[in-house]
Amino acid sequence: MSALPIAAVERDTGIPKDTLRVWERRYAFPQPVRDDKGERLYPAEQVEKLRLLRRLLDQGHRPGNIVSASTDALAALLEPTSERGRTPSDPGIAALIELVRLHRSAELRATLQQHLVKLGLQRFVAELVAPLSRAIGEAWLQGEIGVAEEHLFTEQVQNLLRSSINSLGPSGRPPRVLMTTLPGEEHILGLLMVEATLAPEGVQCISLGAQTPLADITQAARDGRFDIVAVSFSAAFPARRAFLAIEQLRDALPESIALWAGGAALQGKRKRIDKVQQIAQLDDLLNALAAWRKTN
Amino acid sequence: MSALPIAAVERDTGIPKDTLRVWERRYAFPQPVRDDKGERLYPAEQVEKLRLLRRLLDQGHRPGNIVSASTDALAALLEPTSERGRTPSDPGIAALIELVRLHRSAELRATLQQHLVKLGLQRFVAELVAPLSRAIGEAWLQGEIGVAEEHLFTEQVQNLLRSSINSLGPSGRPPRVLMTTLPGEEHILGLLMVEATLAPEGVQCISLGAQTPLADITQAARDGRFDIVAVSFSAAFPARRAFLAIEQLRDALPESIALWAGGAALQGKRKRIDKVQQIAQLDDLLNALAAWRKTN
DNA sequence: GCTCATTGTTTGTCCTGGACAAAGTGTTGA
DNA sequence: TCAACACTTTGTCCAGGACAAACAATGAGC
Repeated sequence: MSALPIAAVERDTGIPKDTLRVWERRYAFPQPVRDDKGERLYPAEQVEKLRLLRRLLDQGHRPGNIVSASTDALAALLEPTSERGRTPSDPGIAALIELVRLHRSAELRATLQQHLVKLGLQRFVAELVAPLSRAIGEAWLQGEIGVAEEHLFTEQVQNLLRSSINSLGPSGRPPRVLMTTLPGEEHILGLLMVEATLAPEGVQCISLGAQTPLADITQAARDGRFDIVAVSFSAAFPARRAFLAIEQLRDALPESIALWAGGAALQGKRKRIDKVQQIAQLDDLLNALAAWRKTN
Repeated sequence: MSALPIAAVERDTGIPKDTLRVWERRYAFPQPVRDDKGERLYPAEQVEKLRLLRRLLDQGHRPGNIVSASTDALAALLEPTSERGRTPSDPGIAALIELVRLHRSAELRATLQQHLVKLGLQRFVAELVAPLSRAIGEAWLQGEIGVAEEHLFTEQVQNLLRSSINSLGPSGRPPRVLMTTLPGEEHILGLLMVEATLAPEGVQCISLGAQTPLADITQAARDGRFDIVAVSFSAAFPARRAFLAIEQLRDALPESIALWAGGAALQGKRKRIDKVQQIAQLDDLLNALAAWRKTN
């Protein structure tokens, strides 16, 4: 079986090199082989267990309790939560997840399209895409679906949303909104959901996609005379870093440009930041928009 | 002015922490301030210079010669190449770059759309998007446009391509192609160009988007009964890592599934890999497709 | 019983300084 | 002009120590 060097393990599992080494020192796991240069080589099974560990950490477990446990014990930890925390989801959503799981991309696309036509863009996002994304995220945590399935889902939804938004055509009304995610956040579904909610209201949305450095955001916001900068954070993004980055961005932006921030990473944290509009749910977006239009 | 900790600099510049420290040791640059814990804090000007350095490294310069040079000297290094290597580009392309530079997103979108309708999807990609992407990449290296502008461009093109591909509707003919990029490669325009070229030929393209781990690709390729796995590499991806990863992927895939690899990172490198179809240009794609259909 | 402040433990990230192979450069000989 | 060789540069890895922030446990007061 193949074994990976430490840099590859970092890329594959998302666990930083420093952390991998310190776990080895403290918990005696992982225990990579060494090559002739004395460098770590992680066997495939250990990488697999590391991925499992990362899922458990995202669920709120702590390293000290789980890193040195056996793979079987870890697998057992996944089950109980899956019964306790399982959202009794809509049958429509369960059916869609099943399509994702089975790689039935053609049917998935058709079914989503159907819902889109039936509900209209805004309700499609609020009532279907949002809960479905959450459910997919949970299913990934539970190990019920893999990375490939999650990617497949994201791509299909992205295609639909982008097509719909694109077909709305350009708008001339204010506000002008600049949308992006910050460095380290690569998930853009949240951004697209925001755009799909705002664009039908005649808002001019310009997206920069994922991971724009702070300096470039502020520069672009000034140059493009934007009224609002909107950033989004997925559940995978550490809340602490999110608040830090938002504060930095707020400081760097001129006061005249509003900053809107939302996404799962900020949910449930009571912390508020001065002069930042926090968006807890998609509904808040339309309220915030109405408020902006009233005062401008 | 604000100063960034080492992790933020790594994210913003793409230069690994280890490299930042070793440059400081060897070339006396950067020279970050220390906070009260003794940790590095990089002033904004130094981060700016680091970004400039990265552009120069991508152009082929070597650290020893440039890291300790003054910012002015570095800026001077950019100019000469810009005259020497400047592609005498199509006036249409130059006009589009200008729109990107000026953030005229509405006009950019309209102009692209115009070209798309005029040329048709496949020629639009081959004759406009491909050279334009190259030109944008070069303009970024020269510092003529920033990260935000590049992102803006990518988003607009993505919207158009995804809409067009989406409107083609599903196809039932073989081959089935699984497309993605490997971990570390986040640019997906190349992938979309491939899809836009193949889809009109009735090929069933399923994209997983960016950065799918190797294990998940092979798993998905088997589960979905794909005939071909296609991966793409941007110019920013180090060629060496690309070849390494391709070999690994080839080994992990069953022989019955073909592997196609292409993109700027592989251009000009004579190296060939056994049992891998290398795609140098978009034209090759259609040849490779014809060849596949002939023998299957 | 519950809330809030305080103390102790866990954990990720940063530090220094050393090592080494792979990639790049220059030189020599055919 | 090309190939083989030695020399230099450069990124990445290693060990082992340190520390603050996040978290858990404890106790006091109501």
